[in-house]
Amino acid sequence: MAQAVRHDAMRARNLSLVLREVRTHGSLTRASLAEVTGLTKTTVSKLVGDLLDAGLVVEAGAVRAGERGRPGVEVRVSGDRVAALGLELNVDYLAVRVVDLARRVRLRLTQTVDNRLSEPLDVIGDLRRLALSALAQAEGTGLRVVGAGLAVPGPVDVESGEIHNAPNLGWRNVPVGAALDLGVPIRVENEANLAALGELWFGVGRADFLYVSGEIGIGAGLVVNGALFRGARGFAGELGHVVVTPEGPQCRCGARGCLEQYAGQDAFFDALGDRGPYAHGIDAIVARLEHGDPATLAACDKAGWALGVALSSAINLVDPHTIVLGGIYAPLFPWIGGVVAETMGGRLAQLRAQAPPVEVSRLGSEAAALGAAGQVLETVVADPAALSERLTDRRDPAPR
Amino acid sequence: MAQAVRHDAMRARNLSLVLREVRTHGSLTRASLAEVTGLTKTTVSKLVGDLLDAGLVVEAGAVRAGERGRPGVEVRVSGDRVAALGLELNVDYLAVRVVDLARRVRLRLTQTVDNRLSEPLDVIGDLRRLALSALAQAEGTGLRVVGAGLAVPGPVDVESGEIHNAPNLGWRNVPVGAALDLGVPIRVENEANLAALGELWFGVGRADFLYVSGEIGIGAGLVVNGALFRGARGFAGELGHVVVTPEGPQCRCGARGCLEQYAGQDAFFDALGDRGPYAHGIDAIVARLEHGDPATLAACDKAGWALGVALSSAINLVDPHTIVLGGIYAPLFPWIGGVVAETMGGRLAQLRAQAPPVEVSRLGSEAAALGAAGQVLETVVADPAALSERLTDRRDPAPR
DNA sequence: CCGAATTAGTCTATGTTGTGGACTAAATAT
DNA sequence: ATATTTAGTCCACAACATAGACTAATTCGG
Repeated sequence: MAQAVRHDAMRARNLSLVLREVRTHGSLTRASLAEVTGLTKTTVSKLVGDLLDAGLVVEAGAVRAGERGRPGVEVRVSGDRVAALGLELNVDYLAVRVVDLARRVRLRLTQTVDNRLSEPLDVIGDLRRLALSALAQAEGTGLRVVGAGLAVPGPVDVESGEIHNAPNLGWRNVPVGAALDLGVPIRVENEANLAALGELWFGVGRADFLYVSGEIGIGAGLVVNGALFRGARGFAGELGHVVVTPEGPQCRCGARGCLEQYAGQDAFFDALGDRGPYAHGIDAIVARLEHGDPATLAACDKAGWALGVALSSAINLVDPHTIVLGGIYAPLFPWIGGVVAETMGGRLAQLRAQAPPVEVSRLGSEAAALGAAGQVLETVVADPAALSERLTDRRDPAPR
Repeated sequence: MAQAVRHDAMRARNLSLVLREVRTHGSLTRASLAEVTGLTKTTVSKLVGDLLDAGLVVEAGAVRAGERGRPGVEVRVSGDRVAALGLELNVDYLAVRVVDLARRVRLRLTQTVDNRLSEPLDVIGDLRRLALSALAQAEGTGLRVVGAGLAVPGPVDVESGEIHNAPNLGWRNVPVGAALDLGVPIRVENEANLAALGELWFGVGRADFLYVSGEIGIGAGLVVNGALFRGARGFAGELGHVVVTPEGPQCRCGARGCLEQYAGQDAFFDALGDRGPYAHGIDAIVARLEHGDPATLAACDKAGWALGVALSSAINLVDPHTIVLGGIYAPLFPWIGGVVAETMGGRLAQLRAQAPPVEVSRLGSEAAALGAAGQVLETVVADPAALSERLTDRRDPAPR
C-alpha cells in the first residue's frame, strides 16, 4: 500500500537515488550527480557526505581531468564495508558466495553432494557450516555481512522462509530459513527467480528477459524493467509444467505432456538408455554430443522443440524482451539454441515483428547464489539510511 | 527510473494518498484520515482543504454520529466536477461511456456496427461523432472531462496511440489516437487489458486476477496487486495464441493448435455448421445451448477443455490469484465454467494446494470502455495536484 | 439544564529537508 | 600572472510536515 511521505522518507529516497546513480555509472563527481538526479549541488553534497560517513561510498583519490576548471572528486560504491551472503541449496551441490556492495565476489565455497539421499536437517547443517565459515572469513577482512539470501529448487513462502514443496529434493514444508540460523537476516527464494536476478545484476545486465533454468526440473524467472515478477502467490515461472502436448507423457506433477517431460535433465538421461541418478552429470551428455552420438542429438532436438513450443506460449503471455537460457541449457546451448529459436520463430513470426532473441546465460551454476546475495545488497541500496543507522548503532553501543 | 523527491513531490504524493484513501473507504472524516494515512491531523486538514478547493472531494453535509465527542465531517470523492471518457472500438460495436471521479457512469452511448466492412477512417469518424456528442453532454452538466481512454481489439503502441496490428479488424498501423482528435488527451490500449482494469475498478474489486476476454480473438489482461502487467513491449496477455496442441489446426497467426482455434468465437460458429459473419451473435449460441443442442454442447466442452489447458499453462507461468472469464465466456459460463475448472484442476492439483478459482465477469461488454475511462481517472488520483493546477489555470486565466 | 468528558478540527511555533545564489577552491587558457 | 571555467561549500530562505495548545461540538452524568 502507498505510504505517506514525510521528510525522513524524502531523505531516504534521495539518498537511495544518489547511491543507485553512483552504482550504475561506476563513479561520478558530485557535480555530475547533481545533473543526473536533478537535485541541487548543495543537496547532493550533503547526501554524498552521509553516504561517505556510512562507508557506503568512497572518494576515488584520483581527480577526473578533462576539460577546464577545477576537477571534481569522483565517488564510487565502497566494496570494503558492506557485503552479503548468497547461498544455494540445490539437488546436487551447495554453494556459498560472499559479495560486496560493489558487486565483487569476495569468496566462493562450493560443495558437491547428493542431497536427495540425506535428511533435510543434515543438508541444512552442511550448508550452515559452509555459510558460517564464509561469514567468519568475511568479517575477518573487515566486511560487515548485512544479510543472506538462499536459493532453493522449488516454490517458497518468502515471508516465513519455508520450502513449500521441492519435488526434486523430496522436501515438503521445511523451514530452511529458521533452521539455518546464521545470526543475520535471511531471505529464501526460488532458485530460478534468484538465478534470473543474478543474471540481471551480475550477468548480461539486461533489464527485461525471461531466464530459463534447466536443472532436474525446469523453472523460469521473469525480469521486467529490472524487477522480478513473482505472481500473486510467488509461484510464477513454473515453465517446466507448461503444456507441450496436452495428452503427452505422464509428469510427476500429475498432468500430462509438461515441458519437463521433454526437456528436463532426466529426459536426456532417458535418451541415453541409462538413468543412474548421478552416475553422469550433464558433462556426460555434452561429451556424447561432441562425439556426435545420434540418440543424444535426437534428444536435444526433441528438447529444443519442446522448449520452443513452451516458450512461445510464455512469450505470448508475458512478452519478455529476451530469452536467456541457463542451467544445463548453457552447456547444451550449441546443440539446442538453434532449434529453440527456430521453433519459437516459426510460431511467433507473424504475430510480432520478430520473436525475442535467445541468448545463453553467462554465469552458469553460480547465478542463483549471486542473485541471492544481490537481493540483499539491493535492500541496502534501496534504503541506505536504514543500514547506516544499524551501522552506527553497532559502533556506538547504547551508553550507560 | 526513480526520480528525486522534492517538497512538491512529497506534497503531491500525500495529496494522492489522501484522495485514494477517501475513495477506497467511501467517505472518511479528517480524523480517521489522519489515522489511516499516518499523517497528522494538521497535515490532513491542509491536504483535504486543497482537495476541496480543487473540487475533487466534497464534505458530506451529514455529520457522522456514533460515539461521544464532536462528530466529524465526512469527506467523499466528488462526482460533479471531474470525469473521463471511455471509448471502445471493437469489431462489431462502438461504445462510449462518461464516468465521473466517483466512478459513477454518467452516460452510455453504444452503436452496433460491423467495422470489418468499413474503412478505418470511417469507423474512427463514427466513434469521433459519438465521443464528441458525449463530451458535449457531459460538459453541459458541468463536468470537466479531463481525458479519454480508447480500447481497441489488438496490440497497441501506447506511446504513439497507434494500432499495431488488429487482425480481427484487418487493420495495421492505424494512428487511432491522433485521428480521433477529441481535444482532450487520449490513451489507447488493448481491449483485454482495459477490460481487466474495468473489472478491477468497476467489477468484482479483486486486485489479483487474470481476466480472459473471449471475442473473435481471445485476449487476457493480468492484474497483479492492483496493477496491469503489460510485459516488456506491452504485448503480454495474448492468451489466444498459447499452445493447446502443437500440431493442431492451423491458426491465422501462422502457428498451429493455438487456443483461438478451439475456443474463439468462430470455433463455435464452425461447430454450428454455418459461419455467416454476423448473422448470429453469441445469443444464437446461447439459445441453442438452452435447447440442449448436442453439437453446440460438444463445442462448449471442447472449448472449455482447451481453455483449461491454456489457462493451466498461464497459471504455471504467471500465478494469478483468480481467473475471471469475460466477453463471450460470460454468457457461456454456465456451460463452459465447469469444464474449464475441471481441466485446470486436473492439471494443477498436485503442484499447488488448489487451482485458482474460476469466476465470471460482472460487466459484460462494458468492461473495456469502463476500464478506459478508469485509467484516466487513475491518473487524476495519482497526481491531484497536476489536475488542480490545470483546473485553476482554467478558472484564473493568466493576468495581463 | 449544566458541567465534565470526549472527540474533531484549526492554529501557531518549530524542525527537517531541499533550493538558490554567493562564495571559495582548483584547474586550464592566454 | 590573470582571466575563465568548473567543483564544491556556505548561508539565508522556502516548502512541507509535526507537536501540542486551542477552539468547537457533541454525549454522559448528575
